[in-house]
Amino acid sequence: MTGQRTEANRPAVGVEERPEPPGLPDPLPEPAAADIRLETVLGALSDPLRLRIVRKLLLESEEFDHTCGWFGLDRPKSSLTHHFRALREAGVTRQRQYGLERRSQVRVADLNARFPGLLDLVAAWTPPDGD
Amino acid sequence: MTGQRTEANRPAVGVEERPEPPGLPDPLPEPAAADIRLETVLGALSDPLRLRIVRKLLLESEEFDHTCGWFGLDRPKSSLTHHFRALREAGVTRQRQYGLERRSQVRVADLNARFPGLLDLVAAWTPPDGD
DNA sequence: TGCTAAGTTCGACTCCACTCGTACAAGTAC
DNA sequence: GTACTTGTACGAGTGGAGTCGAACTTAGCA
Repeated sequence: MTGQRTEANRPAVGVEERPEPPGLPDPLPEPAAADIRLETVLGALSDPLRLRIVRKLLLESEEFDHTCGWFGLDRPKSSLTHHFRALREAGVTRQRQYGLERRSQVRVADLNARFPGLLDLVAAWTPPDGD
Repeated sequence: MTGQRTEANRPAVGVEERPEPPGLPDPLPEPAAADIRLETVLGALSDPLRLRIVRKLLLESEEFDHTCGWFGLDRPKSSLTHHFRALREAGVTRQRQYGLERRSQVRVADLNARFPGLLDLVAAWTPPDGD
């Protein structure tokens, strides 16, 4: 199943309509690229767990988005929902609903345009204790 | 008065001894450059007031450090102490005691070495409502 | 029809950051 | 000495963020 419009994947608020490959579900609500605030992004990235999420997406995702479970994070689902939403609402990631799964990807183009170099810092980051 | 060692300006913990112009008071306790953590720095910079402080230091300081009052921040002194300490303990700024005054400067070299491009983002930042 | 899996929502809890007033310490100037 | 100034220390109040369990929703499948 793809693309039908439900309450869960309604069009994102404030997102410019952009041509996309057909069949993709609409992104979940997210700030428009111009509305992404540096202080909000820095706050979202100041959490080690979220920093790890974004870094893993940058380094290991093969040009497609990934589900919550792909990250192998040892936390309850309600905690993961909280962090993935924080990243999305800050404008760091984009989430799409594929059936039951909610897949995430980093908004690389938007972030590089507004804050050049920031994602490089995240990619070069090393967690406090191993990976 | 300069340079005599009191409780208030004891040598910084974990700071490598580095040749400096004589007569400078020792820096207040701060993390060594190698111990500066990205997530801590991002957390320190996620506050608009602190972002404003660092940005003003980057853009308007004429190659010397500045006192608390130079920033013209309309907050009680105890609040400013809190924020300047947060910046220093995160490794973003260095503070030195000159008599009564405590002057701050950005650790430009250390931050550019560890997180290249980060200070450029801060300098390019624009506050939510005017300057 | 019913089961299972992915993820949300809600409420509760804890903890920390921000804010500020007040009191205090330390130089500086008279 | 006294007064003034810069800034800290401490404590309290407030709000928000992180954590989690439990109940719920939805899609896919047998």
